[in-house]
Amino acid sequence: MLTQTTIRHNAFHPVPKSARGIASASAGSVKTADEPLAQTMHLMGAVMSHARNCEIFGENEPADYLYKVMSGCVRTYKTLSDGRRQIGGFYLPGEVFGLSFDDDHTMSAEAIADSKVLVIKRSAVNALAGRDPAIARELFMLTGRELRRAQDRVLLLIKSAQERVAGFLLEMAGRTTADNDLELPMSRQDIADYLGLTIETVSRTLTALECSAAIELPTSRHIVLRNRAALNRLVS
Amino acid sequence: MLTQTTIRHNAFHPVPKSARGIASASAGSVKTADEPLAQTMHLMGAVMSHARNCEIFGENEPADYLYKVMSGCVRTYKTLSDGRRQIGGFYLPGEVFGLSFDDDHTMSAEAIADSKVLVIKRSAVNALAGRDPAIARELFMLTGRELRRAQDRVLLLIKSAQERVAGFLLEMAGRTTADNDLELPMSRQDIADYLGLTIETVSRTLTALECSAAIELPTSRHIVLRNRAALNRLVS
DNA sequence: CGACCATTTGATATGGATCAAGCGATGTGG
DNA sequence: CCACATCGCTTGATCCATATCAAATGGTCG
Repeated sequence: MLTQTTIRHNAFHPVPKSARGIASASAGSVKTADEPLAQTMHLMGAVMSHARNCEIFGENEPADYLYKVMSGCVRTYKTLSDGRRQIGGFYLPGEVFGLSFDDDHTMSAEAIADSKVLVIKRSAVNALAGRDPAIARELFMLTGRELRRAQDRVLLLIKSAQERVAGFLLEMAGRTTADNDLELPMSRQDIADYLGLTIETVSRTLTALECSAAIELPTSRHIVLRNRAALNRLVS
Repeated sequence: MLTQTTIRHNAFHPVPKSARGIASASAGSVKTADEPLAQTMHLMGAVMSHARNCEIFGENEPADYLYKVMSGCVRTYKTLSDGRRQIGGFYLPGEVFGLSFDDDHTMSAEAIADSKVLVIKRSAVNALAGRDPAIARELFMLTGRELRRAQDRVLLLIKSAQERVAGFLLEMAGRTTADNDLELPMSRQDIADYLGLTIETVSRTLTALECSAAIELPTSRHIVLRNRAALNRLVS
């Protein structure tokens, strides 16, 4: 079984039919022009396919590579000693993950859906950054974006369940789509672990939002934002 | 009254007697050697004194300066529309704050105690970073440290009150002192707003930790870590 | 001494966790 | 093609940690 959660470290899978190829990804949100780092990764990087729930790297492993999602979706996470899991972030096509300031990764990374990931040696990036200020600057901006996201999440985590879920929906919508249709790649459990809630609370909150006509739920993973103003009011 | 909370935007106060001078601060944890950015700030920066509870910069103001605490303590924070306040971080002598990736600050900053702060133009720093890779690298590392702290806080915020308070104490101890004596510059309300708890819960949790012999509370701001192992176990 | 502010302590309320069961889609084997 | 197991999600009932409301205590400064 390709999709069982116990599969780990088997990076080179045959590409499942459902995964979109690089070409289509490049035509979409993955751009290379005007971005020296992106360009370099596309020139020098290798594409690896990961089936759903496969580990891409593990906590405490040496952080030797930098990754960029081409298709699918990736989650980073940390498992606490008592078994709770905190999700560090979700990474969508075009986004870079695996940035680290230590020698080792502080989180693990897994494919949420069958995914293609571009991989490049960190040492190669660092060497390039040393010569090309544009690349150094881009790395700096990527780190800044991570920082901003972490700070935004701190703000989310002090709020009520409704505010967290509403904030999550708006964040995802802002990252994936111009219109109001949202196709979530992650499970309710993933969302719960991202927001520091239980799966039941996430589910209940979504139905509550549906009752208050703020969203529609045609299917559990397909969410339509009906009333952004109401959602924004919740996040405030 | 210098210390009332309503005082804002009055940056240049005469230095209160209680504030330590630069000399003593430099002799302490503020080092300049081997740190090009720090050295530059000391050479080119101006020292400003801020009385307790005075604003250093405000949310949405242009982020034209970079700051370094010389003495005292600074908090950054955000006030939400419903009046709740989230503290972004505490900055102790030797630490840099005001880093921003937008043109404007995303948080406000205030002195917690009477403080001296070294100020330097961001444009000057950026110009230097463009020429001196060592300075660019130092900026990068500072951002990385901020990122790490934000991520650590995300981990704290999904935990119980005991775990958050224990984590906070260990973090502060790690930053301020080699031994087990901790002199907190911030109020219970500051801690509460940092940890996403109420002041009552922080107070109760500290007394509970005292009862379980994990800490001692000679005075409300002076905390002795009696049993680090127990605290670490809580944080897990 | 007396006013003020920070902190602690007590009593009660509540939002979200936990425990438990039901539901609907998807896929598998007979 | 249907019966059935599985998995992800929803819904219901109850419990508990923390918030909230209220009051007492203690330390500091005029």
